[in-house]
Amino acid sequence: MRQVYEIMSSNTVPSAVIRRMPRYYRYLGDLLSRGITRISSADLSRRMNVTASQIRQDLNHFGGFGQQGYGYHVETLYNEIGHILGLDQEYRVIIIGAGNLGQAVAKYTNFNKRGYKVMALFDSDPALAGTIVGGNPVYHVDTLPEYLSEHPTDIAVLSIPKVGANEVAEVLIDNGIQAIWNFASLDLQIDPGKVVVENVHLSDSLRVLTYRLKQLREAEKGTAE
Amino acid sequence: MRQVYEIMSSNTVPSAVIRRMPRYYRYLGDLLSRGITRISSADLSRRMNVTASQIRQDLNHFGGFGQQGYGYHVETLYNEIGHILGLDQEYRVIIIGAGNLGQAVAKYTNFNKRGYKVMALFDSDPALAGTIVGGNPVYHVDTLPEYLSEHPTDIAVLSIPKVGANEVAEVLIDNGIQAIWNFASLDLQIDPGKVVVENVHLSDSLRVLTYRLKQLREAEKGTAE
DNA sequence: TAGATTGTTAATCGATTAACAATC
DNA sequence: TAGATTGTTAATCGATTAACAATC
Repeated sequence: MRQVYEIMSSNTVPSAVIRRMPRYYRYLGDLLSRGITRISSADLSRRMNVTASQIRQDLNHFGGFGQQGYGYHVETLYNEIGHILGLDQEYRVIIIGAGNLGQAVAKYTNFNKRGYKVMALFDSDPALAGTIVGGNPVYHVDTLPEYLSEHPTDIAVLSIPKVGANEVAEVLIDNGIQAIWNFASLDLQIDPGKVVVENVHLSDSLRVLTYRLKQLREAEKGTAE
Repeated sequence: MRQVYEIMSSNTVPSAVIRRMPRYYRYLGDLLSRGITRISSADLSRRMNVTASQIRQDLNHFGGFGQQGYGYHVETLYNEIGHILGLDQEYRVIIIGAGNLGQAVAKYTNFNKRGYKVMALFDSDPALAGTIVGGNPVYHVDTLPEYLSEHPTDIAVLSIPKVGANEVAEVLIDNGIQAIWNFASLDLQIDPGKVVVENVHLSDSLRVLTYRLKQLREAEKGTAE
């Protein structure tokens, strides 16, 4: 068993590998809740529909967590991946845009995900300022700099229309926000060295689904002839 | 200018290419709304932060839409990509799970995206059945088979907790649904030949953001020392 | 110990980028 | 026409898979 901790802090892990880590985390959490204590890469590969080789390669970007002849201890691996992803800390979250999506994310993030704590919402609509959503206050978006100067915040959720999204992002970054979970359907123009952005482009996702549906129907028409 | 329509109906376009098409569509729509009529792959590559080579390669999976010495006509290319993605048709949508996320998606999909028409929502909570959300009726989830037998539907949005998601998916597929937009944080166990699934794993996305934030902070600590 | 399974190297595969002849 | 830019082939790069010695 190899434990190379320098590798963990290096920045060289391919993005494709990182994107797969939460999926491993989900499957391991599921195994754990079902009382399964050990798993081999071969067994996990069957459940996840990936190759055992990929699982072992992926994990070894971060260290050797398994044991020859045994496999992986589910709980240990689950906790290790949690630690790698930074899920053993708590993150303070604010939500910009208290519309339907913002409110849904507020409630979802607050209740469903341990480790994330929604602190406040912000909106440009003066009618929303002063209201309470899911136990959290809604403030006017103009008060963002003031709020951030007083309340250290880890993650900002951007659930506003694309018009004005870049301006809001700039305010967030100028006031110390380092992570943006972006639901606005545009690519934010930001300096990648100072802040990390994760995009959730719902319309892109829906359009990929639409393309695939079209392909499926055309394939069916082909075989039916 | 080459127009190979057989290629369009073949199934061999790499998934990575397909995932990039909605992004091209967004940028072209933006150019179009700003009155820009022509664009070269070099110019577009600068705006999108990709290589011009990739743009030309990607587009040529579907046909030759450009013209040597000129570039691409923005409106033509926009419409071609829209057609490739199937956005020139209308899709009837139902939403399973009328919680916060389901309601947000209902309103978002209905109002923001031409081409998609939300018809109804379904929920397992009897208290929600009979209510109206964003102009659409909410029915009890048990009435799904009956509804689908009477109302042909293209896309089902799955915005329910992961417990029970597979069972609902099975009902959907048994009653003719061919496309599922899955917001439940599990991988549906379905036959890939009969139905297409697009996953929106919000918790995975948030965890990738968290990992990157952690990396950013560690890198900062490193340079500060 | 013998069997099982890892960690890791080597081979393969696929995707991206570079280059340039074709051509508008 | 000359210049610009595509479509496409070839070269490079990176990611995935296979194989197997190491080892629990």
